[in-house]
Parts: sequence; structure tokens; C-alpha cells
Amino acid sequence: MCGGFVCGYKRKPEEVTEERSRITGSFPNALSHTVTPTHFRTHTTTAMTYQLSAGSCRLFQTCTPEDADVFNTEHTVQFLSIKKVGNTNNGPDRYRIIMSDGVHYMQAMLATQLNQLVQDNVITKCTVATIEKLTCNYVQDKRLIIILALRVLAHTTEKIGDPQQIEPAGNDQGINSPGANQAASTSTTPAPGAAPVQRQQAPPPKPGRTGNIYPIEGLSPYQNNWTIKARVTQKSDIKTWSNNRGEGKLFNVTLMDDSGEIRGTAFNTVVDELYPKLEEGKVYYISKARVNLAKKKFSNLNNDYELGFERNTEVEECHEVTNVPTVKYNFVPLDALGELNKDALCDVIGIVKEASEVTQVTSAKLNRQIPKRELTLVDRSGFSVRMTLWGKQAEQYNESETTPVIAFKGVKVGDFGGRSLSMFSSSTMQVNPDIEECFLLRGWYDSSGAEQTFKAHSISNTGGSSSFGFNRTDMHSLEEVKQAGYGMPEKPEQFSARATIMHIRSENISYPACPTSGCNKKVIQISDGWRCEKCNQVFPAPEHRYIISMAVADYSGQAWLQGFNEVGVEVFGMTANELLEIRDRDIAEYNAIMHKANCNTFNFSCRAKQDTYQDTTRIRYGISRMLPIDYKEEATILRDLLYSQWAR
DNA sequence: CCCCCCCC
Repeated sequence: MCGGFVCGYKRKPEEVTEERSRITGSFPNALSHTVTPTHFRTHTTTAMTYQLSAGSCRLFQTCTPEDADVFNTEHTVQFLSIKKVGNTNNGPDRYRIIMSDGVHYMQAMLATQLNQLVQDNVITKCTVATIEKLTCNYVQDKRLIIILALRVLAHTTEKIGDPQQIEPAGNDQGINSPGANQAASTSTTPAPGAAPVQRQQAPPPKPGRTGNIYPIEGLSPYQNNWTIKARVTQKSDIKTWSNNRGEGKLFNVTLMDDSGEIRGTAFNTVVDELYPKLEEGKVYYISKARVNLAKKKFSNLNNDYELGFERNTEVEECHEVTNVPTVKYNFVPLDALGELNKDALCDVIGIVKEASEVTQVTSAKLNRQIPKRELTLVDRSGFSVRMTLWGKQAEQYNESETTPVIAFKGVKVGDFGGRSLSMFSSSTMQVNPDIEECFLLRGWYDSSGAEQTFKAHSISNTGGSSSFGFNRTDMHSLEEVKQAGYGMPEKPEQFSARATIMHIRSENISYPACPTSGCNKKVIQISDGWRCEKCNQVFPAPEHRYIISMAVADYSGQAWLQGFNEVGVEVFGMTANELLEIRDRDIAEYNAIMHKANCNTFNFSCRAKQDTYQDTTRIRYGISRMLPIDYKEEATILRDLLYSQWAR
């Protein structure tokens, strides 16, 4: 009855996890370094998002043997086809690959030493892989890319994006390909930016400005004669620093055009020159800045690169009113914030129902005062959420306007009070923007919204839309969670784990609750029924709700987890009313059900919290989400983890 | 060359 694989998961956790620890131990962090969205800084929350290296095909097509950067850089591509090509001289098989960077596709050959990857189906159609090493044969005017080393990131089933065949190289860096338009572009997930494909029809000849107008997404260290035409969507304060490496001042701007966004930074004397010149909201031609690799860890923008403004950087205001980029949004309705993970970035639009005064917060970390202002946003979903503004944005907020519509871009999702929002210095806000959503909100609020009451996201709303999701990139072993002090002051609260149920406390497995939908309060038995204090009503019978306390284990150790009704339903596959009915009717059957619930493995999303009860302080772990294991999914992830290492 | 995104 029980297939071997399922039994594998039913083994004692020590055995199961010994195996797991061997795998994870050998390849530390491999998963999070290859396939997590955070690494690629896409703004989606899908666990699996693959960012192809847009522009790589263009580079391959135009590179010269001296382009060391092309050959020393990793390129993530998707294989669209793999075909054996005839060999004439009885040599080894050769495989021809069509690979896509999401924007273009082109041919490449697999080095014969990698043939095994094809023969073992390690790489197939739709495999996403990072090319770690390649070389290029130059035959007459043609280039033949040969893949020398790669690692597999994932096996997908569909073509990513709408890549176009790349046209032959040779015509001036290969610009101007009509078919090479970008895929649908939204603000939060801009299409993999094309290499320079857009050329301004008639850029006004300005003295000192050289080169073509490049889309921001086309900028890379491999191009140097470019000019971008971009709007400053955000300008920071001038910041000063002093550390053991020295001291100085700097400021950043966020630059945006239709293709994407990029951060620019000026230091020291360049600050004096450019800070007054660059104004928020205005459009500029910018050229001769350095294109540096962005340090992903510190950038919230969707770009692999950032600009370093230097002494010779040219910045010139653009007064044209046509074809100027506008901020594009991908709004998340406020009721859907619960579906985003903590620390995710998102765009929201709402009515400012309330705005606090500016207060000063003392940052423990930075040891300085930071101005702060809280806004309460509401929208047509009937939800409200708190948005925190910091620094300049808090101080300069115009409080004279009541209930404006504000659109926010690139704000951080927090978990205070269930869900909260906070601005980064790179986030932008636009008051009463000239967009449809704004008009709709205004109309709704003025006609009815103002009178309405709003639902806040709440912590207690577990299992519902505002609970935290299971997050594969935030997996921890139980021992690690204990060692790291999750739940202690200043420590993280949220973690995800995979663990197996060892024991469920069978006493007090439920409580009699008010049957009113959403009330959940405990009811008290009185002479003529069950009374709810909150609803001030007497009911003939209560609705029993689970309170689960269970010991779970993984390879590292064990922990007690607490869960509410949703957890019990997941564990037993029936409601508490049904389980109690069985208990009262047939205790043996009840015991069998309790027993059967053991040894099942789940993916958990948990919240650790310090708690003091009868003079004892301890950390309690609450279950916010509990998902049955999808064996196929788990196996696929482990397989890809192995492949990605083995293919190195 | 910064790199903190803060607090309740």
C-alpha cells in the first residue's frame, strides 16, 4: 500500500533528516544562491523566479576576443532546444543549443565534455542554466559560441518571455532591431531589459553629449558611449559618513525611463556640483557616468548595475515634453498584502485617511534621531494599512491637504500589526497622480468610502489572508531557531521549517467557541445553552475549535509548536466537532486517529515569541501556516539542488 | 568611497 517514497517520509525523523543534512550540509546555501527571487531582486514573491541575463545574446553576437568581461561573466539563459548535429569525422557527438536570454535567442554549441549532461537529461528543453564559462570561435564574420561550463538552475516547462531571433552581428553594435522589442513591462517586474534596442529618432544635438540614447536596462559595463534620458524619481538627502575607511558625503538618485530604473550616486565634490542640479521629477540627459555592478544586498532597485557620477559626468536637463517616462505601477490592493512575504517590495495606492505629526525616533542601531510620520491608507478593498515615512519624506509631507490619493512605489512590507508598510529611501510617492486608479479611488472615497469602516490586517488572523506564507528561502532547522534565539527581543520572529509530528497533546485539544462567524471566543455553558460574552448571545451548541500543542522534530532536534483551528483541521482532516463526536462515541477510534496523526511531515511557517507564564520565561512557537508536503515539489527541488552542484 | 531604511 505504502509506496517506498512515501514511506521514506514516514520514517523516523532522525533517519529522514540524517539524509537531508547530508545533502544540505554538502551544499550550503546552494538553493538560496541559485534560485531565490531575492538574489535576483525581482519583486515577485513566487519562490521560483528565474531572471535571465537579458542582453547576453547581444553581447555574444557582438563580442570581440578582447571582451574579457563577456567571457568572465556568468550568463543565465534558457535552452529552447538541444539537437544532436551530424558529425562527419567519427568524432564525438556535437550538440547544438538554441538559448534565450529572454529577449533574444541564438545558437550555441555544447563543448563535447558536457555531452553527458544531454545524454543524462540533466539539461533539456526549457532548462534554465547559468553559463559559467564560454568561448567564441570567430569564423569569417560569424561567431560561434561554445559553452564550456554551466550549472543548472531549474527545469521549467515553458519558454520564458518572448525572445526574438537575434540578427547577425556586424551592423554597428547591432542596434535597431525592430523585432527586439521588450516584453510587457510593468514597474515591479520590468521585462528583462533589452540591450540597446531603442534609438531616439532625433535626439536633439547637444554639445558635449555623445552616443545614442540608451534605455536604462541596456546599460552595462560593456558599453561606454551612451546617454540615458531619464527622470529623477527620487533624490536622497546629502548623507555624510565617517568610518575607518575615511569620511565624506554622498547622495543618491533613482533614475527611471520606460525600460527600467537605476540608482546613481555622487560623492564628495561631485555632490556639490550635481545635488543642486538634479531635481526630483525632472528629466535629464545623463552620460559619462560609471556603470558599476550594483551590490544587491544594498539596493532595492531592479537593476544589476548602478551609476557612479564622476567629475566628468554630464547632466543636462531635458525640456522636451514628449516621450518622457512616467512611473509605472503594479499596485497591490491593501487586502492582498497578507499574501506578500515580510520584507517584500510592492506598489500600493490609497487614500490617506489619517496622517500623524512628525515624531522623532531614536534608532538603536544608528544612534541618531530619525523623523517619522505615519499615514493610514485605505482603499476600495475595505482594508486599511499603516505606512511609515522617514526622514525627508516624513518632514516634507504636505499635511494641509486632507485625504489625498497617494501612489507608492517600491515600499517594504512589514509585519507590525499583521501587515504594515514602510518607505525605503529608494521608494517614491506621488500625490494625486494623473492615473486612472487615482480617479477611481477619489470617486469611490468621496461618494461612499469616507463613511465606511475599514478592516485592519491582524496578527490573530492566522490561516487567513494576512498570515505569513511558508518561505523556502527562510528555512531553518529547529535547533538553529533555538540557537539563534528566534523570538527573543531584537531577534527575528518569523521562520519556516520542515518538520515531522512526533506527538500531539491529547488533553485540551479544543475549546467550545462561539459559532458566530469570526468571533471564535470561548463560550460558557449555562443552564439553557452556551453563552458568548462578546456577542451577548446564548447558543444551543458551541462550535469546538482546536488548540493544538504538538511536538515536532527535524534532523536537528525537536520543538513544541502551538496551532489553532486551521492547524487541527490540517492535522486530523476533520473539524474539532467531528473529532469530539468520535471521542465521545468510541475512545479507541479517537486514540487511533491521534496516533495516526503522528509521523506526518509538513512545511511550517512559524512565529517565535517570548512569553512569561507563572514566573517562567520561555519562547513559544506559533504555527501561522502549515502545508502538507508536496512530494513531487520537494523532490524536484532536491534534484535541482543536486544538479546545480553536479554540473559545475 | 555609502550600504542604515530605522520605532512601536
